[in-house]
Amino acid sequence: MTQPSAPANEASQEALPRQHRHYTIGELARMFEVTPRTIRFYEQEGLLAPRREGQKRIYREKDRVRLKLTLRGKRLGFSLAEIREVVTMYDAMPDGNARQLWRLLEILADKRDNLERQLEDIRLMRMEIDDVDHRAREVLRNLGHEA
Amino acid sequence: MTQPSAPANEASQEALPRQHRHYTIGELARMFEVTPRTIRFYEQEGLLAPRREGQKRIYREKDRVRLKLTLRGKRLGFSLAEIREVVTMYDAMPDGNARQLWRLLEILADKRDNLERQLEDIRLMRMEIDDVDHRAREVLRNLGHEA
DNA sequence: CAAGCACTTTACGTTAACGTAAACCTCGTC
DNA sequence: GACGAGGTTTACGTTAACGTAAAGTGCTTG
Repeated sequence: MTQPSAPANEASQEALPRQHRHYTIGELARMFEVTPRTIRFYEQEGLLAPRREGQKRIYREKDRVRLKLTLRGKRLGFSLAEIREVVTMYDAMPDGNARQLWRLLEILADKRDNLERQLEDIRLMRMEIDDVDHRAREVLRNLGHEA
Repeated sequence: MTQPSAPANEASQEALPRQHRHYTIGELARMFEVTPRTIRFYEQEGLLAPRREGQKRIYREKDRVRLKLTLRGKRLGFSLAEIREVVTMYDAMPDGNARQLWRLLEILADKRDNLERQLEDIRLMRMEIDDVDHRAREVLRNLGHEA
Protein backbone atom coordinates (compact mmCIF):
# COMPACT_ATOMS: atom_id res chain seq x y z
CA MET A 1 0.00 0.00 0.00
CA THR A 2 1.93 2.99 -1.20
CA GLN A 3 0.54 6.18 0.13
CA PRO A 4 -0.21 8.56 -2.69
CA SER A 5 2.29 11.20 -1.67
CA ALA A 6 0.53 14.51 -1.35
CA PRO A 7 1.70 17.05 -3.93
CA ALA A 8 4.10 19.31 -2.12
CA ASN A 9 2.37 22.52 -3.00
CA GLU A 10 -1.01 21.35 -1.98
CA ALA A 11 0.11 20.14 1.41
CA SER A 12 2.38 23.01 2.21
CA GLN A 13 -0.41 25.49 1.90
CA GLU A 14 -3.45 23.95 3.38
CA ALA A 15 -3.07 25.97 6.57
CA LEU A 16 -2.94 29.29 4.76
CA PRO A 17 -5.97 31.54 4.74
CA ARG A 18 -7.94 31.15 1.54
CA GLN A 19 -7.25 34.61 0.31
CA HIS A 20 -3.52 34.00 0.09
CA ARG A 21 -3.51 30.47 -1.22
CA HIS A 22 -2.43 29.89 -4.73
CA TYR A 23 -2.95 26.95 -7.00
CA THR A 24 -1.29 25.18 -9.86
CA ILE A 25 -3.23 24.40 -12.97
CA GLY A 26 -3.42 20.74 -12.02
CA GLU A 27 -4.92 21.50 -8.63
CA LEU A 28 -7.64 23.64 -10.11
CA ALA A 29 -8.30 21.04 -12.75
CA ARG A 30 -8.88 18.39 -10.11
CA MET A 31 -11.00 20.68 -7.95
CA PHE A 32 -13.44 21.36 -10.74
CA GLU A 33 -13.05 18.11 -12.63
CA VAL A 34 -11.87 19.67 -15.85
CA THR A 35 -8.62 19.19 -17.75
CA PRO A 36 -5.71 21.63 -17.67
CA ARG A 37 -6.33 22.12 -21.35
CA THR A 38 -9.75 23.57 -20.54
CA ILE A 39 -8.27 26.03 -18.08
CA ARG A 40 -5.62 27.16 -20.55
CA PHE A 41 -8.30 27.54 -23.15
CA TYR A 42 -10.32 29.79 -20.89
CA GLU A 43 -7.23 31.91 -20.39
CA GLN A 44 -6.73 32.16 -24.11
CA GLU A 45 -10.34 33.28 -24.39
CA GLY A 46 -9.71 36.05 -21.92
CA LEU A 47 -11.57 34.58 -18.98
CA LEU A 48 -8.57 34.02 -16.76
CA ALA A 49 -5.29 35.85 -16.37
CA PRO A 50 -3.09 34.01 -13.89
CA ARG A 51 0.28 35.37 -12.86
CA ARG A 52 3.42 33.61 -13.93
CA GLU A 53 6.25 32.31 -11.84
CA GLY A 54 8.93 31.69 -14.39
CA GLN A 55 6.97 29.83 -16.96
CA LYS A 56 4.39 28.29 -14.69
CA ARG A 57 0.93 29.64 -14.19
CA ILE A 58 0.03 30.66 -10.68
CA TYR A 59 -3.65 30.93 -9.85
CA ARG A 60 -4.91 32.93 -6.93
CA GLU A 61 -8.20 32.96 -5.12
CA LYS A 62 -9.65 35.45 -7.53
CA ASP A 63 -8.84 33.20 -10.46
CA ARG A 64 -10.41 30.25 -8.73
CA VAL A 65 -13.64 32.17 -8.24
CA ARG A 66 -13.67 33.24 -11.84
CA LEU A 67 -13.24 29.69 -12.98
CA LYS A 68 -16.06 28.61 -10.71
CA LEU A 69 -18.36 31.27 -12.10
CA THR A 70 -17.37 30.39 -15.63
CA LEU A 71 -18.21 26.74 -15.16
CA ARG A 72 -21.50 27.61 -13.54
CA GLY A 73 -22.35 29.81 -16.46
CA LYS A 74 -21.53 26.98 -18.81
CA ARG A 75 -23.81 24.58 -16.98
CA LEU A 76 -26.55 27.11 -17.55
CA GLY A 77 -25.83 27.16 -21.23
CA PHE A 78 -24.07 30.49 -21.57
CA SER A 79 -21.32 30.70 -24.12
CA LEU A 80 -17.80 31.64 -23.13
CA ALA A 81 -18.21 34.87 -25.06
CA GLU A 82 -21.25 35.83 -23.01
CA ILE A 83 -19.54 34.98 -19.78
CA ARG A 84 -16.48 36.94 -20.72
CA GLU A 85 -18.56 39.98 -21.54
CA VAL A 86 -19.89 40.08 -18.02
CA VAL A 87 -16.75 39.30 -16.08
CA THR A 88 -14.54 41.70 -17.97
CA MET A 89 -17.08 44.47 -17.57
CA TYR A 90 -17.31 43.62 -13.93
CA ASP A 91 -13.57 44.10 -13.60
CA ALA A 92 -13.62 47.34 -15.50
CA MET A 93 -16.51 48.60 -13.39
CA PRO A 94 -14.94 50.92 -10.82
CA ASP A 95 -13.51 53.19 -13.49
CA GLY A 96 -15.92 52.39 -16.27
CA ASN A 97 -17.74 55.21 -17.99
CA ALA A 98 -21.49 55.58 -17.82
CA ARG A 99 -22.16 54.04 -21.20
CA GLN A 100 -20.30 50.92 -20.28
CA LEU A 101 -22.16 50.67 -17.02
CA TRP A 102 -25.54 51.03 -18.65
CA ARG A 103 -24.51 48.39 -21.12
CA LEU A 104 -23.61 46.16 -18.20
CA LEU A 105 -27.01 46.66 -16.60
CA GLU A 106 -28.57 45.81 -19.92
CA ILE A 107 -26.66 42.58 -20.14
CA LEU A 108 -27.53 41.67 -16.59
CA ALA A 109 -31.24 42.23 -17.22
CA ASP A 110 -30.89 40.00 -20.22
CA LYS A 111 -29.26 37.23 -18.25
CA ARG A 112 -31.94 37.50 -15.63
CA ASP A 113 -34.65 37.07 -18.23
CA ASN A 114 -32.81 34.08 -19.49
CA LEU A 115 -32.71 32.56 -16.03
CA GLU A 116 -36.41 33.16 -15.49
CA ARG A 117 -37.23 31.34 -18.68
CA GLN A 118 -34.99 28.51 -17.63
CA LEU A 119 -36.81 28.27 -14.32
CA GLU A 120 -40.08 27.90 -16.17
CA ASP A 121 -38.53 25.34 -18.50
CA ILE A 122 -37.31 23.36 -15.54
CA ARG A 123 -40.72 23.45 -13.93
CA LEU A 124 -42.37 22.13 -17.06
CA MET A 125 -39.74 19.54 -17.78
CA ARG A 126 -39.98 18.27 -14.23
CA MET A 127 -43.68 17.69 -14.64
CA GLU A 128 -43.15 15.85 -17.88
CA ILE A 129 -40.43 13.71 -16.39
CA ASP A 130 -42.66 12.86 -13.48
CA ASP A 131 -45.37 11.91 -15.91
CA VAL A 132 -43.14 9.64 -17.95
CA ASP A 133 -41.81 8.16 -14.75
CA HIS A 134 -45.28 7.27 -13.53
CA ARG A 135 -46.23 5.68 -16.81
CA ALA A 136 -43.08 3.61 -16.86
CA ARG A 137 -43.66 2.35 -13.33
CA GLU A 138 -47.21 1.53 -14.23
CA VAL A 139 -46.08 -0.61 -17.13
CA LEU A 140 -43.54 -2.31 -14.91
CA ARG A 141 -46.25 -3.12 -12.34
CA ASN A 142 -48.37 -4.72 -15.00
CA LEU A 143 -45.44 -6.71 -16.30
CA GLY A 144 -45.08 -8.12 -12.80
CA HIS A 145 -48.71 -9.17 -12.54
CA GLU A 146 -48.87 -11.16 -15.74
CA ALA A 147 -46.44 -13.78 -17.07
CA MET B 1 -51.46 48.41 -49.16
CA THR B 2 -51.42 44.83 -50.32
CA GLN B 3 -52.81 42.51 -47.75
CA PRO B 4 -50.34 39.75 -46.98
CA SER B 5 -52.47 36.92 -48.25
CA ALA B 6 -52.81 34.29 -45.58
CA PRO B 7 -51.16 31.00 -46.53
CA ALA B 8 -53.94 28.76 -47.71
CA ASN B 9 -53.14 25.88 -45.46
CA GLU B 10 -52.91 27.96 -42.37
CA ALA B 11 -56.19 29.71 -42.88
CA SER B 12 -58.15 26.75 -44.08
CA GLN B 13 -57.50 24.89 -40.88
CA GLU B 14 -57.70 27.32 -38.08
CA ALA B 15 -61.17 26.12 -37.09
CA LEU B 16 -60.11 22.50 -36.77
CA PRO B 17 -59.60 20.95 -33.34
CA ARG B 18 -55.95 20.93 -32.42
CA GLN B 19 -55.65 17.19 -32.43
CA HIS B 20 -56.46 16.95 -36.12
CA ARG B 21 -54.55 19.95 -37.37
CA HIS B 22 -51.47 19.43 -39.37
CA TYR B 23 -48.63 21.74 -40.19
CA THR B 24 -46.10 22.39 -42.91
CA ILE B 25 -42.47 22.75 -42.07
CA GLY B 26 -42.64 26.47 -42.60
CA GLU B 27 -45.49 26.91 -40.16
CA LEU B 28 -43.71 25.04 -37.45
CA ALA B 29 -40.54 26.98 -38.14
CA ARG B 30 -42.36 30.28 -37.64
CA MET B 31 -44.17 29.05 -34.54
CA PHE B 32 -40.95 28.19 -32.77
CA GLU B 33 -38.70 30.72 -34.43
CA VAL B 34 -36.33 28.21 -35.93
CA THR B 35 -35.44 27.55 -39.55
CA PRO B 36 -36.82 24.69 -41.62
CA ARG B 37 -33.29 23.43 -41.81
CA THR B 38 -33.28 22.92 -38.05
CA ILE B 39 -36.47 20.90 -38.19
CA ARG B 40 -35.17 18.72 -41.00
CA PHE B 41 -32.00 18.22 -39.04
CA TYR B 42 -33.95 17.04 -36.01
CA GLU B 43 -35.71 14.55 -38.21
CA GLN B 44 -32.43 13.32 -39.56
CA GLU B 45 -31.29 12.85 -35.97
CA GLY B 46 -34.32 10.73 -35.24
CA LEU B 47 -36.22 13.21 -33.13
CA LEU B 48 -39.11 13.69 -35.52
CA ALA B 49 -40.79 11.43 -38.02
CA PRO B 50 -43.43 13.36 -39.95
CA ARG B 51 -45.64 11.67 -42.48
CA ARG B 52 -45.25 12.45 -46.13
CA GLU B 53 -47.80 13.65 -48.59
CA GLY B 54 -46.10 13.15 -51.89
CA GLN B 55 -42.75 14.63 -51.19
CA LYS B 56 -43.82 17.15 -48.60
CA ARG B 57 -43.53 16.64 -44.90
CA ILE B 58 -46.75 16.72 -42.94
CA TYR B 59 -46.49 17.40 -39.23
CA ARG B 60 -49.23 16.49 -36.82
CA GLU B 61 -49.94 17.55 -33.29
CA LYS B 62 -47.71 14.88 -31.87
CA ASP B 63 -44.79 16.13 -33.93
CA ARG B 64 -45.39 19.67 -32.80
CA VAL B 65 -45.25 18.60 -29.16
CA ARG B 66 -42.07 16.69 -29.76
CA LEU B 67 -40.47 19.69 -31.34
CA LYS B 68 -41.55 21.83 -28.44
CA LEU B 69 -40.05 19.40 -25.94
CA THR B 70 -36.87 19.16 -27.96
CA LEU B 71 -36.38 22.90 -28.01
CA ARG B 72 -37.09 23.13 -24.31
CA GLY B 73 -34.51 20.48 -23.67
CA LYS B 74 -32.03 22.42 -25.75
CA ARG B 75 -32.63 25.60 -23.78
CA LEU B 76 -31.73 23.58 -20.71
CA GLY B 77 -28.49 22.49 -22.28
CA PHE B 78 -29.32 18.91 -23.17
CA SER B 79 -27.79 17.50 -26.31
CA LEU B 80 -29.95 16.19 -29.11
CA ALA B 81 -28.62 12.72 -28.39
CA GLU B 82 -29.83 12.90 -24.79
CA ILE B 83 -33.19 14.21 -25.82
CA ARG B 84 -33.57 11.51 -28.41
CA GLU B 85 -32.77 8.82 -25.89
CA VAL B 86 -35.70 9.87 -23.75
CA VAL B 87 -38.30 10.51 -26.41
CA THR B 88 -37.63 7.32 -28.34
CA MET B 89 -37.79 5.29 -25.15
CA TYR B 90 -40.98 7.03 -24.26
CA ASP B 91 -42.49 5.93 -27.53
CA ALA B 92 -41.26 2.39 -27.13
CA MET B 93 -42.65 2.28 -23.60
CA PRO B 94 -45.94 0.42 -23.82
CA ASP B 95 -44.31 -2.69 -25.23
CA GLY B 96 -40.82 -2.15 -23.89
CA ASN B 97 -39.20 -4.90 -21.87
CA ALA B 98 -38.31 -4.45 -18.24
CA ARG B 99 -34.65 -3.72 -18.82
CA GLN B 100 -35.52 -0.88 -21.15
CA LEU B 101 -37.96 0.52 -18.66
CA TRP B 102 -35.47 0.43 -15.82
CA ARG B 103 -32.98 2.12 -18.06
CA LEU B 104 -35.57 4.78 -18.77
CA LEU B 105 -36.16 5.37 -15.06
CA GLU B 106 -32.42 5.63 -14.62
CA ILE B 107 -32.19 8.27 -17.30
CA LEU B 108 -35.08 10.20 -15.83
CA ALA B 109 -33.49 10.22 -12.39
CA ASP B 110 -30.37 11.51 -14.02
CA LYS B 111 -32.19 14.33 -15.75
CA ARG B 112 -33.90 15.22 -12.53
CA ASP B 113 -30.56 15.49 -10.75
CA ASN B 114 -29.38 17.66 -13.55
CA LEU B 115 -32.35 19.96 -13.17
CA GLU B 116 -31.85 20.23 -9.42
CA ARG B 117 -28.28 21.31 -9.92
CA GLN B 118 -29.40 23.84 -12.46
CA LEU B 119 -31.89 25.23 -10.00
CA GLU B 120 -29.10 25.74 -7.51
CA ASP B 121 -26.91 27.27 -10.20
CA ILE B 122 -29.66 29.67 -11.10
CA ARG B 123 -30.18 30.65 -7.49
CA LEU B 124 -26.50 31.42 -7.06
CA MET B 125 -26.11 33.20 -10.35
CA ARG B 126 -29.13 35.34 -9.59
CA MET B 127 -27.52 36.48 -6.36
CA GLU B 128 -24.31 37.31 -8.13
CA ILE B 129 -26.10 39.21 -10.84
CA ASP B 130 -28.00 41.17 -8.24
CA ASP B 131 -24.72 41.94 -6.55
CA VAL B 132 -23.05 43.19 -9.70
CA ASP B 133 -26.17 45.15 -10.52
CA HIS B 134 -26.09 46.94 -7.20
CA ARG B 135 -22.44 47.80 -7.52
CA ALA B 136 -22.93 49.15 -11.00
CA ARG B 137 -25.82 51.36 -9.91
CA GLU B 138 -23.75 52.56 -7.01
CA VAL B 139 -20.96 53.64 -9.31
CA LEU B 140 -23.46 55.36 -11.57
CA ARG B 141 -24.90 57.26 -8.62
CA ASN B 142 -21.46 58.50 -7.66
CA LEU B 143 -20.73 59.52 -11.21
CA GLY B 144 -23.81 61.69 -11.06
CA HIS B 145 -22.78 63.45 -7.83
CA GLU B 146 -19.33 64.52 -8.96
CA ALA B 147 -18.29 66.26 -12.14
C1' DC C 1 -47.01 30.47 -69.59
C1' DA C 2 -43.92 32.90 -66.80
C1' DA C 3 -43.19 34.21 -62.22
C1' DG C 4 -43.07 33.44 -57.60
C1' DC C 5 -43.50 30.94 -53.63
C1' DA C 6 -42.91 27.00 -50.56
C1' DC C 7 -41.17 22.89 -50.49
C1' DT C 8 -37.46 19.14 -51.61
C1' DT C 9 -32.47 16.80 -51.66
C1' DT C 10 -27.47 16.92 -51.66
C1' DA C 11 -23.45 18.55 -50.11
C1' DC C 12 -20.02 21.40 -48.50
C1' DG C 13 -18.95 25.24 -44.85
C1' DT C 14 -18.79 27.07 -40.17
C1' DT C 15 -18.40 27.86 -35.16
C1' DA C 16 -17.58 26.76 -30.32
C1' DA C 17 -15.16 24.24 -27.13
C1' DC C 18 -12.25 21.71 -26.33
C1' DG C 19 -9.11 16.78 -27.30
C1' DT C 20 -4.85 14.95 -28.59
C1' DA C 21 -0.21 14.54 -29.87
C1' DA C 22 4.58 16.00 -30.14
C1' DA C 23 8.47 18.10 -28.27
C1' DC C 24 10.32 20.57 -24.73
C1' DC C 25 11.67 22.32 -19.66
C1' DT C 26 12.38 21.57 -14.52
C1' DC C 27 12.06 19.79 -10.55
C1' DG C 28 12.76 16.10 -6.59
C1' DT C 29 14.53 11.50 -5.88
C1' DC C 30 16.32 6.90 -6.37
C1' DG D 1 22.26 10.99 -14.14
C1' DA D 2 18.22 8.79 -15.49
C1' DC D 3 13.51 9.08 -14.62
C1' DG D 4 8.89 10.21 -13.52
C1' DA D 5 5.50 13.69 -12.47
C1' DG D 6 4.31 17.81 -13.13
C1' DG D 7 4.40 21.86 -16.03
C1' DT D 8 4.95 24.51 -20.99
C1' DT D 9 3.97 25.76 -26.26
C1' DT D 10 2.40 24.74 -30.91
C1' DA D 11 -0.58 22.86 -33.88
C1' DC D 12 -3.70 19.94 -35.99
C1' DG D 13 -8.17 17.01 -35.11
C1' DT D 14 -12.89 16.39 -33.64
C1' DT D 15 -17.85 16.84 -32.51
C1' DA D 16 -22.39 18.97 -32.35
C1' DA D 17 -25.62 21.69 -34.43
C1' DC D 18 -26.74 23.75 -37.59
C1' DG D 19 -25.92 27.59 -42.03
C1' DT D 20 -25.70 28.18 -46.80
C1' DA D 21 -25.76 27.39 -51.58
C1' DA D 22 -27.25 24.95 -55.71
C1' DA D 23 -30.51 22.70 -58.32
C1' DG D 24 -34.89 20.70 -58.83
C1' DT D 25 -40.38 19.89 -57.99
C1' DG D 26 -45.14 21.51 -57.78
C1' DC D 27 -48.88 24.90 -57.15
C1' DT D 28 -51.46 29.15 -58.19
C1' DT D 29 -51.79 33.53 -59.80
C1' DG D 30 -51.47 37.59 -62.85
